[in-house]
Parts: sequence; structure tokens; C-alpha cells
Amino acid sequence: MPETSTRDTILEIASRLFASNGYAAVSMRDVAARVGVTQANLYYHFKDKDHLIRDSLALIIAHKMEPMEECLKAAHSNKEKIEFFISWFVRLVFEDRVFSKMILRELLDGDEDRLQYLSMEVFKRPFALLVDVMREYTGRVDPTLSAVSVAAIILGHFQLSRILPYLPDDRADHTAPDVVARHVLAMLQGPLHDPAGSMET
Amino acid sequence: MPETSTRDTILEIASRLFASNGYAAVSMRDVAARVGVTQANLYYHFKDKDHLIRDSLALIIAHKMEPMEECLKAAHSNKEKIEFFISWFVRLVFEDRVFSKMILRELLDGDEDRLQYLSMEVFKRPFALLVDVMREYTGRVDPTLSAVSVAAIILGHFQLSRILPYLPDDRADHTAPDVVARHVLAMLQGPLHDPAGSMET
DNA sequence: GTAAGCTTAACGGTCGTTCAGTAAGAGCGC
DNA sequence: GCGCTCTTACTGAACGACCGTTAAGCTTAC
Repeated sequence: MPETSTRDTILEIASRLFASNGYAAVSMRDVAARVGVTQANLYYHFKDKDHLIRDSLALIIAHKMEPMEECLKAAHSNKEKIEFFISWFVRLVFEDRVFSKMILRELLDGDEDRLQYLSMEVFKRPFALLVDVMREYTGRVDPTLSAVSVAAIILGHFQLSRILPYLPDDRADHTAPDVVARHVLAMLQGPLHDPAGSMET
Repeated sequence: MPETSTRDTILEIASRLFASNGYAAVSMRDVAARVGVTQANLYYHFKDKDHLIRDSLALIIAHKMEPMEECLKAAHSNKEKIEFFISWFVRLVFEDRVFSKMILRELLDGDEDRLQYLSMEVFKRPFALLVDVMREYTGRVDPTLSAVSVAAIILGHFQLSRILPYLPDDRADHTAPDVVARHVLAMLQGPLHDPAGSMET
């Protein structure tokens, strides 16, 4: 009766390695060395490398998506739901870089089958919840498009945060989770456009 | 006097291969075979694989960023500058997937040196232009943060477009460039929030 | 004894890279 | 004109390193 089984240890370490370096850049030897076992041991627990990748993905995503439902349930109004969601998602993306890089890499290079599987098995429900929230929040605007926008802007901020330090006018807090969260919320709640700047209502 | 030099042919084909498959997944043998030369020939024109990657990146990015300046110059008002930029950038990202995947992959996995190089040599000026536009467009809001948001939301929409077909409530036009462009512009110009939905000003 | 959990040691293959060699042409003394 | 050298562009064949994977054997617990 193992404290934490070797299999779970492999999964945890493998998912961290895959997420931060990419699937191709991490060899079975790398994983084995990190875990402290031999390469052959990995093949005792997993059929091949692809199955190790799939199981790593499924484990980490399912685990990370759980808090979203509770997060939305805790909110009383729709306004609060949006606030809670944005705050939660920004924090998730910015603070768990392992997770967000894994997602982004999958969106970028994941083969069609794996993407379809993940969409329908893991992302479908959280996305539907977000669309529901946006449906009641936005007026005439397409709720699906709005939901995509919210996810997109947060993921995009995270990605661009890597080059922000090398661009002019950057302040350290441009990549701080709460600053980004407040900014995204402000974009949804009001126009960035300042009517005083030009001549309009 | 070559019609198109072998070196340019290599660069063009290599950048296309790297962009659509990733650096790791494309071998020098792959590039050579596609071009129709031997692997050794690649080492006549480029020091090693990393230099081939760098030159491919520099070529394609510099080329793709050129139209931005003209695009902004053509606009008369600041409002028009934003409209033109969004329209141009959305079209660039959505229609030249080779380019956008290359950028996104670099943001995700590019090593620090290459990212710093690209930021300071290629992205610095276009980003500064965008910040300037946003500075005059937004009121109290941080212009750098706003510029990042605009780029982020467009890049994010593109990335998410891969799983949108597998998610519920999807319509085909959710990934159409002009639809996305109009939606992004609408987000900047007005609140998505419909005051009639809740009780606020 | 036997099964689970793991190791040792190797396999065939692909990778980036190198190096000796070659064909084509430019420049040049004669 | 011819022969000669040197450069440019390129090829064929190989190098060692690393990859995913597997067969066979060794422990330990029941």
C-alpha cells in the first residue's frame, strides 16, 4: 500500500515537465530521471508516450476545472458571477503557468482528435456555464462570442506577458493578476473609449 | 544570377514548415527534402538549425509588420486608426495562420534570448504605435494595458477558434475575421454590459 | 509458486551535424 | 585560343548522440 503510488508520481512530474517544455522536448528518459526510476518502469505503468501525455492532460485539466463551478455558485448576482469568474480564471492562468502553457500548447499544436476529445469531455461544460453567464450579462451582443472574448483576452494577456518586459512603457504590474483582472472587468463594464477625447455622446 | 536564390527558397519553405509544425517536429532532412536539395546544402547556407529558425522568423515577421505603418497613416482620426488596426490585425492573424502560429509558438516556447531579440528588433515599434493610438483613444485607462488587451483578445480569438467547432452554440461565423473584428471594436467602444439587464446607470 | 513492481541492457531509428569531394564558372597569364 | 587556379554551390556518406521501445531477469510479498 503505497503512500503515493509510483504511477501518480510519474503523472504529476510528467505533466509538469510536458507543460513547461512541450511534449517533444521531454523524453521518456527525462521523466524517468526526474521521478527517480528507470525508463522501462514508465512502460510498466503506461502503454507508450502518447498515453502518458493523454493521462497527464486529463488529470491536470479535470483537476483545475473543478473550482469553477463552486466559484460561480458562490456568486449571488450575474454581475458577481462575471467578477468571480474573471478573478478566478486570471489567477488560474497567471499563477499556474504549468496549466496554462499546457492548454495553450494543446490549442496550438494538439492534433485534431485530442482537441475534439478535450473539448467535448473537459471544456464543454465550463464553457457552457460561461456562455450562460454572458448571455444574461450582455444585451444585444452574441453571448458565445462574448464568452470567447473573455477567455481570449485573459489567455492573450498571459501569453503577451512574456515579451512585455522587453517593450517600452512597461510597468511590473502589467502582468499582475489582480491588475489584469480589474482591467478586463473594466473593459466589459464600460467603454475604454473616452467620449471627452473626441466629439461623441 | 539566380531567379530566386536557393537560400531564399530554403528560408521561405523552412518558415512555412516551422510555423505549421513547430521547430522540433521539422528536421533538417524535412526541409532539405521539401526544397529539393541535400541536408548538407542547408549547412552551406546556414550555420546550424537555430540560425535557420532565427532567419526564418526575422524574415517573415519583418515582412508581415510592414503594412501596419501604412495602415495607420491612411487613417484620418484616432477612431479610424483603431478601426483600421483591428481590422488589419484580425485579418492578418486569421488569414495567415502560418504567421500567427509562428508568433504564438514563439511566445509559448521561444527561449528568452530569441524573445528579447524579437521584442526589441521587431515588435517594439509596432507596439509603440499601438500604444500611442490607445493613449489618445482611452481616457483614464492605462494605454499600455489597453494595447495589450487589443492584441490579446485578437490572438486569443484565433487560438480558441480551433476548439469552437466542438463546443455548443457555435456558429460558423464566430471565427470569421470581419465578425471578430466588429466584435472587438464593439467591446472597445461600448460596454458589453447591458444596463437594462440589472439596475445600474 | 507466482504475481507485481521494477531494473539492466539493448534494439532500431532519427536526429543535427560534418567532411571530403565534385561540377560549373570566373579570372588570368600566355 | 588554351591551360590553370580559385571560388561558389552543392552532393554523398557518414559520425555520434539521443530517441521510443522492448525483452529478459531480478526482487519482494503473499
